Amino acid sequence: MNTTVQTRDPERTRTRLLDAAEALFVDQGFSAVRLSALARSAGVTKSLIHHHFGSKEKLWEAVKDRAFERYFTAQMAMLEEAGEPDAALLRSSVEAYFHFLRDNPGVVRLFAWTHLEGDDTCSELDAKLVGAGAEWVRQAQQRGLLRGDVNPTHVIAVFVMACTQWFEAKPHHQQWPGMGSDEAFLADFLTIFMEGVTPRG
Amino acid sequence: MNTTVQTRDPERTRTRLLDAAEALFVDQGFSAVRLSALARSAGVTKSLIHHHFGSKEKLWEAVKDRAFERYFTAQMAMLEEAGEPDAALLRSSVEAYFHFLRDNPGVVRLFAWTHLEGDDTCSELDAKLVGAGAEWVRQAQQRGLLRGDVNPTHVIAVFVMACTQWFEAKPHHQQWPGMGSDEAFLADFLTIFMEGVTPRG
DNA sequence: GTTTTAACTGGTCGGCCGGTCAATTATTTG
DNA sequence: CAAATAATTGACCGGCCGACCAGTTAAAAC
Repeated sequence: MNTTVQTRDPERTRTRLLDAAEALFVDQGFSAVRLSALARSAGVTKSLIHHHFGSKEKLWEAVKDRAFERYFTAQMAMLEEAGEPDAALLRSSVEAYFHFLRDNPGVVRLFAWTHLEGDDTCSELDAKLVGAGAEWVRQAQQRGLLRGDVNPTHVIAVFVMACTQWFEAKPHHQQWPGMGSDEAFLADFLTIFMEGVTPRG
Repeated sequence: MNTTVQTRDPERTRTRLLDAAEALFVDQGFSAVRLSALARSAGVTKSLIHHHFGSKEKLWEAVKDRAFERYFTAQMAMLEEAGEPDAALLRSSVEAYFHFLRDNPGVVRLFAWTHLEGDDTCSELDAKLVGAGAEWVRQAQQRGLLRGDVNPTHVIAVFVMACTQWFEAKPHHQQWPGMGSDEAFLADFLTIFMEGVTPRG
């Protein structure tokens, strides 16, 4: 147990830097962030950034790695909690995904910056999630609980993309005439989506 | 007709600058673009950028204005070509929108950078399009051609967001396991979407 | 043809950017 | 305890960034 007041705490410094950097990168993107501003925001000197991370680029990688790791872990946990595939569970999975993004706006923006930069290293993590989700849909299709004439990966893609885009450009979309709240949009999306993936009775 | 070889052509210079700037901004976003690189790419001196546009910021605005104007005009033309609202026309509108984005990848990225920057000036243009589209959906609902228990604006939003996100992060999504081509995804999306917005027979 | 306008050039500038380094000192190692 | 390690500091650097400006000249206005 470490109860002594430390005058030096490299782990804490690293975390403070990662936290401050994530906030700035989420807000402004990689190239608009100035290391001087980051140092000020994190309450450390600029040299410490290079001491702990080597360069601005490597810091950016570290921030992305940590954030996407968190995302991946949370999603995997949600997937493993899910039980037998059926339509009701698909609905609640979409709801859970939507609410996760609502509660983690940073990761949505981080994904967006990353994609625009052409960095698709995170697709490897995503591939596992999407693969597992698609397999889940496939099982439901074979049991006749979801319509079988659509690519399971596309089923996942449709709701992931709709949710992602909703939060990625939320300030923009909310100025559209007639646009409702988060929950109102989710409800209508679910109405359309679930009706679309359910087999005709 | 102007057939003389001009040693000066301000209009042409402006256009060359706007074209080159759009290409760079689309690719790298605002802050990563260097005016020196732009000048080189456009084949003009750096001073001319300031002469014609005043500052990097104002040039960025000019690029966005021109691109969004083109987008707006093209979309308005598509809307006005549309005839009486019904389900078949909604389907072909979604197809047309999807193919427009496929053929204009630049505008998708420009929208994305713009939204991430928190600039929502383009929502004013968008508002007209969305308003017209939603009104169109509302009419179809009243005639019983589309299900009436969903917000018309949300119907527009769902397909716009799905199409936008598909192209915005295309290199990323295409690495997902089982993901199909543009057309395969569009077909499955339409299957789900149209089934979802069509009233139960 | 003369004047006015403005397109265009080359040189320059202050500032800040990411990055480096030597020196200091708290912590760990042995 | 001494020695090695590494966290931290502040001063510093070359380079480039966006911007500016005085001067030149083609084109437009009259």
